[in-house]
Amino acid sequence: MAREPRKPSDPEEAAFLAAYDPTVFPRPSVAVDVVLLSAPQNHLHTVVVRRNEHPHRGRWALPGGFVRMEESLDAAAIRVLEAKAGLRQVYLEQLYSFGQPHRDPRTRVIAVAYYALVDHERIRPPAGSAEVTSARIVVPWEGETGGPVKLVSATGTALPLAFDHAEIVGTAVKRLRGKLDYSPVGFQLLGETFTLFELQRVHETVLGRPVNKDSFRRRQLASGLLEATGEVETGVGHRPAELYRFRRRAI
Amino acid sequence: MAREPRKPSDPEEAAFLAAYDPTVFPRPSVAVDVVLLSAPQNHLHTVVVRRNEHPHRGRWALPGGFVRMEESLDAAAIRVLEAKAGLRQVYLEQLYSFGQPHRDPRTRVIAVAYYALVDHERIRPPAGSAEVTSARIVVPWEGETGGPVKLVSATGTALPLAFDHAEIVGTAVKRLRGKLDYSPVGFQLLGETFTLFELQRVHETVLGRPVNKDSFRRRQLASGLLEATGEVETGVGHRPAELYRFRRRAI
DNA sequence: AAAATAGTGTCTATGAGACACTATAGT
DNA sequence: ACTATAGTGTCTCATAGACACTATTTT
Repeated sequence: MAREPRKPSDPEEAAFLAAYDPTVFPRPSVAVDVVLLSAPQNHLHTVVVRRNEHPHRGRWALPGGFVRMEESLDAAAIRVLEAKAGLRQVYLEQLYSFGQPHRDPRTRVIAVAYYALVDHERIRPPAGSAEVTSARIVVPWEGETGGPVKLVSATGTALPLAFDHAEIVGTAVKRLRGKLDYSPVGFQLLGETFTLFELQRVHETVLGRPVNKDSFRRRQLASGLLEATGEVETGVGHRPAELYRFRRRAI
Repeated sequence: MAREPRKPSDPEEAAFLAAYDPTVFPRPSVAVDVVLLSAPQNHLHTVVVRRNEHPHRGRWALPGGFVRMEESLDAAAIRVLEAKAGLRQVYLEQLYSFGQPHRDPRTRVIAVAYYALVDHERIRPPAGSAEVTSARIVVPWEGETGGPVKLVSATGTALPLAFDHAEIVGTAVKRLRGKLDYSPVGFQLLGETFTLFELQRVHETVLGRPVNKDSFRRRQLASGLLEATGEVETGVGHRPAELYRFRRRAI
């Protein structure tokens, strides 16, 4: 998707570009915010950062940052992920852009939201600096209704979200629920190998409802996307399940 | 989705906001571009405007405009639709944001793209001013592969697109193809009443492939979203089909 | 042995596709 | 009468859900 700047071969156009003054109209700020989703223990989680500055001091915000002038939107999201969660090489997709005029009280900020999926074990908040945590998402709607969600800490206390970030996380959950039906993204929330039941639990966690075990197994095995490792899980008090990995290609 | 600016009740926060200087960091421009799709005569069309200014003078661009400081993204898209195509009350949805650093050679412009669906008959380009036309879209890929498309005029000549707009139109077609399978949006491309076969032709036009007549009829009639008008079409050289309208609710 | 989940095989209900047949307009 | 499409009825095939049954581990 890299796009080179077009070289003006026409001298008239070159003169036009040289005379163009980009400062005559007021411009909004543009930020990226990343909804970093993981699915530990049958709950959807997202990473949030406690705000130590105004506005919304004390509330929790999505990892984010302003887009730099020589940086693509995707690159900005990747930079934020690395800085706030120590992550590279994760599933990342643009979600939606949020641009209500006063969503940020400081100035006009348009947020291009992304969502990322990752095995919960891989999240490594950076030492020191900001207070970063992974919080459980409570989805107060079913299916793909949409709307804001709530965040709850490990101890069960509510974590109030800053700005319109509850709406952004809700949009991410809605998108992921829709995507799960026709796209193989569930395994992005798991480690390298996993059992079919673990994959099923991830789907149930995302969708917020039970899924039929028999047809789930059949569909997954018939998809051709799973590869048996020959290994089985260990240490479980029942017949061990076979471990699978996802075939790397065409994702 | 309207969001009131948060009133800072904390005096310390109020002081912070008053001291905040929004001009210290360079900011990109933010524009909205609208892919206005219609489906006359078994072809997807989109509205484009001939550029009379540099850059890309002589090429064709999507209707667009810069987002104003006190205007939401949706409001900007609605304003553009009214100004360039004389349209109000059309199906409109945010598509994707495009932000490669040099996609516009003048300065950094981030485009929040929208797509709109409308009955082709309703498009009314404004008199005078810009050269506005509705051009046929040639999709050089199948299914939801994605990628840039080409535009062709009524006389069959290619209309070269400015900036990354071929990619944006391609993204709109891809999105619409995906949406058509699980969401009742096809009727947005038709007039108030229509026959089942007209609706089927719209689906085939969007999807770029034939659809099964029998199961299409069954699905549409079983969906409960269609309402028979009791009227039939006239002036056709065969048994006239019944006219339906879409039930207004839950869209 | 008991408990618990893995995994197989089979029956049924549902929806898509295919096809035959009838209905009704214009020419 | 002929042509073209509308609309109905029925058969088949693929897939989801349900359920019975066997397999294999820890306790």
